[in-house]
Amino acid sequence: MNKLPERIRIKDIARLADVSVGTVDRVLHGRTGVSEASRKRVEEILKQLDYQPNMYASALASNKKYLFVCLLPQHKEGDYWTDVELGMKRAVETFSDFHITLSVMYYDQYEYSSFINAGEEILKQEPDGVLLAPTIPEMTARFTDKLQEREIPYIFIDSNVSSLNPLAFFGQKSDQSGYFAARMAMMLGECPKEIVIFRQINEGRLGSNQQENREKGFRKYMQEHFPDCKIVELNLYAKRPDEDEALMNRFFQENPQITCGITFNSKVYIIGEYLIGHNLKNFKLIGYDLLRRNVSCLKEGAVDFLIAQQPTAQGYSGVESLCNHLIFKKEVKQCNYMPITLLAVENVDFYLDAHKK
Amino acid sequence: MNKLPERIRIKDIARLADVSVGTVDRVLHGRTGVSEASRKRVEEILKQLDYQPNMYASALASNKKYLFVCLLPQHKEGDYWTDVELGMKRAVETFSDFHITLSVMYYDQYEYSSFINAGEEILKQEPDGVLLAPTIPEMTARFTDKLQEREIPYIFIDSNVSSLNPLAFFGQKSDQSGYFAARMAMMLGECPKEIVIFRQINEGRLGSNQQENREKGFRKYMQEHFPDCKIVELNLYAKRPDEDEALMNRFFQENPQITCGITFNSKVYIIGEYLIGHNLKNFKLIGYDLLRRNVSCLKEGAVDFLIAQQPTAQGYSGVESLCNHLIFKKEVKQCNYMPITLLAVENVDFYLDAHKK
DNA sequence: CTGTTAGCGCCTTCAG
DNA sequence: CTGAAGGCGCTAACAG
Repeated sequence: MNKLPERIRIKDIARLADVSVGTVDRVLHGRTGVSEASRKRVEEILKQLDYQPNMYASALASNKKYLFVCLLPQHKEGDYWTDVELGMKRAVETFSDFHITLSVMYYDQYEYSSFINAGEEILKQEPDGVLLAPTIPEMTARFTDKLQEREIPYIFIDSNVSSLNPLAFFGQKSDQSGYFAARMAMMLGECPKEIVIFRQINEGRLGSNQQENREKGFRKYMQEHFPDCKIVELNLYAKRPDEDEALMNRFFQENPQITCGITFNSKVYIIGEYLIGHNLKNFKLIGYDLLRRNVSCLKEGAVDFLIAQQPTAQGYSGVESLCNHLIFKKEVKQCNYMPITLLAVENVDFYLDAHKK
Repeated sequence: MNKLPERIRIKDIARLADVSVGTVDRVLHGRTGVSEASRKRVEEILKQLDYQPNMYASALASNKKYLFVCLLPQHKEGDYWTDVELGMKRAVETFSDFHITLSVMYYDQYEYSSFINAGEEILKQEPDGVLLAPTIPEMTARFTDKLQEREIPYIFIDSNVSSLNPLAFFGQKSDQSGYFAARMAMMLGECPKEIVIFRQINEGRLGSNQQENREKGFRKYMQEHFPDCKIVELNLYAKRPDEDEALMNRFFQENPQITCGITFNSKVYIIGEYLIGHNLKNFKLIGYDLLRRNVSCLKEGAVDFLIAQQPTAQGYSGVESLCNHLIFKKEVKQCNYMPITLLAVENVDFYLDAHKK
């Protein structure tokens, strides 16, 4: 009459295998110093009883420390990356009893060398896990190769380079996101004859492959459903605001017939605020991400829809994945697409970017 | 040189207050048997150092058991409530190391007495916390009064009766949800002259106040923005399918000019499948909730939009709140509106009902 | 190769 | 009113 408790403990399986808890612990952690016979017997019982360790007790006893470091583009407060960072910090708080620490580093998106330097710096810290946004795919490989050598797991946030084999990726499927945006834009604009894409160019380059992929998806939808709709482009240069102003002045004067536009970066407020400033109503506008200024535009009616991608949830999940992998020994899904969420003034107040609040 | 560790422990504050850990533990839990002097000294240091207990160690040591019970409407597999229940079970798994158990009970939404009986049954179990969907507001008060007497916290899921003062509520703001749905419907239908509301009547009553409130919000939007659009109603009776068929036959024959419809309950598939069966294209349709059959209709183009309310997240959060309140002693927010999410065939695959997968 | 033991931070008796 | 001691499930060091 060996009554087993609801939750099986090491002690229980030790008794059943007729060994000591020490031995069970050794096989659980794949350590050496166990005879083949004992190991087999223990493993047998382990899976027969579907033993689930109490990770809290484990963490308590082991007292192991974990250092995670994340590498993000430099950004200003209120920017998109702020929320990603917030999510990571939330996760660190949540798992603080497991002794994890997060060190955050930044690089200049338009300066390759700063990415390289940051990478070196990180390796010196000998982290247990790394999170990064692979906004510069060419440079990322050189860094992740070294991480792989050292067997340090790494997580991609926001955009993916699946060939680099991260432990996990969290971000939107950007082409599909643009595809969806196209449908909404055409519905919003009541099937306009022309539509404009506002682009943002920095240092002569599109800021991210995200922007590029969304546009691709957008064009795919248009091709499939509205091949006759003319797609116009207007390039803006966020670092020279007066120049942007002039470009928009010219554009809106020369194209009064265009009444619908979209932007695939997170700065739709640049256009929204321009519309407000110039009292241009009746222009339908769609953008991405819930930056404060974007939301203001939405509430004032200058922006009609915002598409959200839950940056905070991305950051949180990234850290959580590292914990699952390193601490809880749970399997983590490699490709995690975030929801593509449409926000209008009527539902934006209930938007839930998990863990942001 | 008293170096304090990063994470303050009971031992540390005991030393600083010049008492034993036992005494600190006593003041932490507000137990009797501590002199006023000691209590004050300990409390002082406690908040000065912002002591945060290690809840995992605490749970490990205390070995306390918690029983939660939830009361939901009877439902079939695949129904809306299935997902709510799933979320609760996920949460129980997540917190299983804290020794929580969940007992699920059901009542017949159309039989008051079954709600009463279930309530009695629950009280007998002496649970530590209760979760329920107050779909029958009149009956709910009688039950929650008794819970309040016994100081058993309770959570409302799906719909709210804030006057009954639950520990927390998780669900959509239903009128706003209908308001948003109206905007989307009008956009989708390209400002139709007429629109139809498909209602579902059971035993002579609308299944839920949810359905009613959404319709109210819908009508509010229409009043404000399209007062000239005619709103037609068609009542269906889910329990008699052939009758429904006849009603729809008649409706679509008599109203060929109506090309846009909406339903505020979770069974839009009834109309969607009818449209498919009768090969009626070009009818624009919006509904609620991601039941499998609804999603099929969405993918086949018979339904254009579904509005989701994250039932699994609701259930999960409900159980989580009880844990936060009872075990972690964290404050829980009372009113938690769920996001109002628009799903179309282009983005439904990425819909994230937290903890469902 | 294996068992024993002393903690991890906290809670709960039990003496005093 | 207070302190000391044993134990929650697990880890890791130490004997043997």
